[in-house]
Amino acid sequence: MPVPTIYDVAAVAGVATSTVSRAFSTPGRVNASTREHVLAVAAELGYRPNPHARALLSGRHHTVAMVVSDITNPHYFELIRGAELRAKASEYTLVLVNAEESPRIEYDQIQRLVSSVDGFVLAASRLPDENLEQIAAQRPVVLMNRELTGLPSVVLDHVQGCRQIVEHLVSLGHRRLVYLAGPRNSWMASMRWSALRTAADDLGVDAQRVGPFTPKVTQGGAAADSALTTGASAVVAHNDLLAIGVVQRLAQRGVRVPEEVSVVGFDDIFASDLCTPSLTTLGGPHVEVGRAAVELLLDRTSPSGSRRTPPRLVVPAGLVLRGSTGPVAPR
Amino acid sequence: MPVPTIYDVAAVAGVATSTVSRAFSTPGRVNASTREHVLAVAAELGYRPNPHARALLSGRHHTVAMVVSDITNPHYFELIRGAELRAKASEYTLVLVNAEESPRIEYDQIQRLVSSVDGFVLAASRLPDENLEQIAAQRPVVLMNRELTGLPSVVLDHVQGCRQIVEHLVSLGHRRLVYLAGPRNSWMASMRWSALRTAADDLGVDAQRVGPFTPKVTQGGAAADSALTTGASAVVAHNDLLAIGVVQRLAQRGVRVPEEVSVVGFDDIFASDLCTPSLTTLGGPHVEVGRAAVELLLDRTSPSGSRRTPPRLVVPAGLVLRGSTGPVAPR
DNA sequence: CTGAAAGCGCTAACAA
DNA sequence: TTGTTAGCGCTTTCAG
Repeated sequence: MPVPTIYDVAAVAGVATSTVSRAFSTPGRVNASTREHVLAVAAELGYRPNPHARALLSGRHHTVAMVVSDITNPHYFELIRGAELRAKASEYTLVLVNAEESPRIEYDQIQRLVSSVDGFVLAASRLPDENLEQIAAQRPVVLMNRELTGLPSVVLDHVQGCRQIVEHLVSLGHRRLVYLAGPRNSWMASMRWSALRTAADDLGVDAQRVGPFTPKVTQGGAAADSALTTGASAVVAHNDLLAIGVVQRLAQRGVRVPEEVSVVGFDDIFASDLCTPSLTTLGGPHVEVGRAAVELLLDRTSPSGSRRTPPRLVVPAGLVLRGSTGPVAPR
Repeated sequence: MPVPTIYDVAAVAGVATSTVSRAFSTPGRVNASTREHVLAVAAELGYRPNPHARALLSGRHHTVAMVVSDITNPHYFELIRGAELRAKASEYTLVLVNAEESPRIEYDQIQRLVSSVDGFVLAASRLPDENLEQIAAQRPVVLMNRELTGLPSVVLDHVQGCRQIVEHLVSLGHRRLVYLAGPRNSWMASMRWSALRTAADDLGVDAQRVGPFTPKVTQGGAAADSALTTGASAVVAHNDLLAIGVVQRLAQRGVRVPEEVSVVGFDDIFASDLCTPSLTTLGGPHVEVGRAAVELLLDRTSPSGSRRTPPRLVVPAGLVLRGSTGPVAPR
């Protein structure tokens, strides 16, 4: 008897399998003494309910999948950590999928998992809206760092956050800024650009966009050179990785940061206060975002609390001032 | 018909369920034309095999769990990335568990998953040997950054790596080094210390150990102060996080790195070449380690290739020379 | 409160 | 080559 089943427990305890089942799933509906006896026998035999058998019947797997667009970006660690914590707290299993920035991989992996998980948390999904809707029709979905009408989502408040960025730069005397855009299919990239432009318009400063760039350190070189051609005094990079690459390239070219050019990033990743100069960046409670997303998902998957209008959580962002931004150079 | 089953396909296609089953699992054993017909019908209906039903019967879940002792350490993300890639390549699902440095959580989570995954990859497990053996008796296990007789494992070559560290320091004139130890229940911590001490003995220099320390940036302060009391000219920290904290604390105290004290870390995490001074550290092909561990595990879980003696992969480590080490100060 | 029995979706003998 | 049938381990009516 390699792994004991409910039958073994029932036989040893001298009860029916249904009683054993009830002792575990609906403890209220069984006599206290028999329940204790059953549980004792089960413990002795080392019995553990088989989750697959359970899932087969109930259709609920106690499992959620988290799909991230690019696991090499340290930013996602925070999201993953929050998601893992929340899942564990409810005894849910977290499946991790790396889409490697490929919509194709993302879609295929989701379809592969559709019948084995209770729902999906998609971090910075690169899928087109139609695909998201189609997936949401099969299983509950919660978006992180992306919004779509009809789907629950958790995002940082970029309108307010980008406003903070622009106000900070304006207060330092900057009048021209350039946004180094992220991938074309990134919702955040459009979001950040439109929020930045709005804030810039409001405050009467000039904003332009160049790119798109793959948001990695290695792309920072090209991005920096591109930024320099615009003549802007402040560079807002799509994320911290790109910003770090930009700062490195500027140093290499002898352009001083922040004396000649200010640089701002997004995400406040671990490394951003270790690099030189340290990075001014828009941060936020990322672990909390991950946690909230899974919580929303568990809400949706539970039979009860599903049918309200999908909540859209907007979490406050906060600009972290560090060494990469400073007063505009006198000319 | 929310989600079509094998019965629906069979009914529409006008064949028996077993034929549908065979069309998917053993395509060779069914007439080519019927198979195509079945597959066409299945595609039309949007049928997808239910993995739980399959697992219930076969006992194989196409799922592996990766347990990391502390997900906040960026080092593990390399391992996770490698593991995810390898799992995906074989259409395996990767379950991620964060043990939060707690053997208790680690054990409980593993037991919770024991009947839903095909095996475990344990990264830097904090469990005592007996527990590991007991788990391995239930499911295939592969260790990363840890070794145990009888279990397959993948580790960096710390004997050779620590030798490189000591040779590097000796060549710079250092004669006294101190190791800032990691957690007491960390196999790596003992490993690193014994390898360092052996190398130091061989090369005729003095090595001592202080600690243990929780290997986080925030613990670097206490660790640095502890190191200073020893009078050693070179500090070898348990990992890069601790090393970064040490460097920060030394800067704060006005101790120049590397002019007065040299600092070496382990892991070569993302931030270690961004901080100031950049960190000399023992790196290695971490993604490859993650990949290899899952590969070993898949090997073991496959019915065929399981019964050889458990392989112990030892992957070459490489010392990355950066700014935190230099010639010993003249006195 | 407890037991008997019918499936959940699929696969694997065993027949045909 | 294909169909029939008996389960995998568990939950859930339905009786008792």
